Amino acid sequence: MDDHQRCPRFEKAMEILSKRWTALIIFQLLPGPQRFARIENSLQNLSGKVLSDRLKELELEGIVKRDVYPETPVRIEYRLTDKGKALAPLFDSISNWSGEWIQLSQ
Amino acid sequence: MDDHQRCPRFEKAMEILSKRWTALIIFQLLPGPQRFARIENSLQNLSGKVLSDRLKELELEGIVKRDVYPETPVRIEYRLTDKGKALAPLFDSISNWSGEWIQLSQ
DNA sequence: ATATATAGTTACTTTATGTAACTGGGATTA
DNA sequence: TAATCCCAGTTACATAAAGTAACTATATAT
Repeated sequence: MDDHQRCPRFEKAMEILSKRWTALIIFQLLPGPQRFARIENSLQNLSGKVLSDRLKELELEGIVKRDVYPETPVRIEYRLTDKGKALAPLFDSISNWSGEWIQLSQ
Repeated sequence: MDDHQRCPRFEKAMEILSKRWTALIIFQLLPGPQRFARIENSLQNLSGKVLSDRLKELELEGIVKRDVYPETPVRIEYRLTDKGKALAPLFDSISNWSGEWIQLSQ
């Protein structure tokens, strides 16, 4: 009945991952690098402003890398680092759980 | 390079789990049933208002059960249902990831 | 009647997010 | 030489969500 002992690493992970949109952005990038507008259009209701904020946070955390290709017009791609890719099992867990427990109404 | 095909069950799961505080509340209940004030005090910055909202949502989703013991004063306990307990592997994933990838700055 | 305990709720403030229009650099077109 | 287009964001403003502290309701004990 005691609390979990709270591991500071775990707390930090939860702090990162439980921010709105963050997990979905990571999930969106799992298949490969994508550009700003692509991510924005893929995630319904995600505003450019918040996407911009989240990508910066994820870059700071070392989860996402921003690649600049000086073509014309410039092309910028966001991709997961190894740290980011290592989150794949998390999404597997969610996928397994939802497959077993989520009922679709209708 | 294509998007993941978006499974509606997965989307629903993300919708539930990515709301602020929701995952932490579930995690907090993993070891066993707890009362309102206990949960509130365990999670820094979680207000009673939001806790109340979240517990109602989680009850509606069938993830949490509210048990009333008509003692005096009344005792009310919140506990995970089987659906809720089935989320344990998700927290294992996060724990594994954070153990491997999160650096504590000092 | 007053005080204590639990489990919330309410009114109000602050923060986070959504919207739509705008910026800036560099081609391309008229 | 503008005027236009593309991309990758940013800005000002409006709305929604979350935090704070005081309050409600019920029941018992003093």
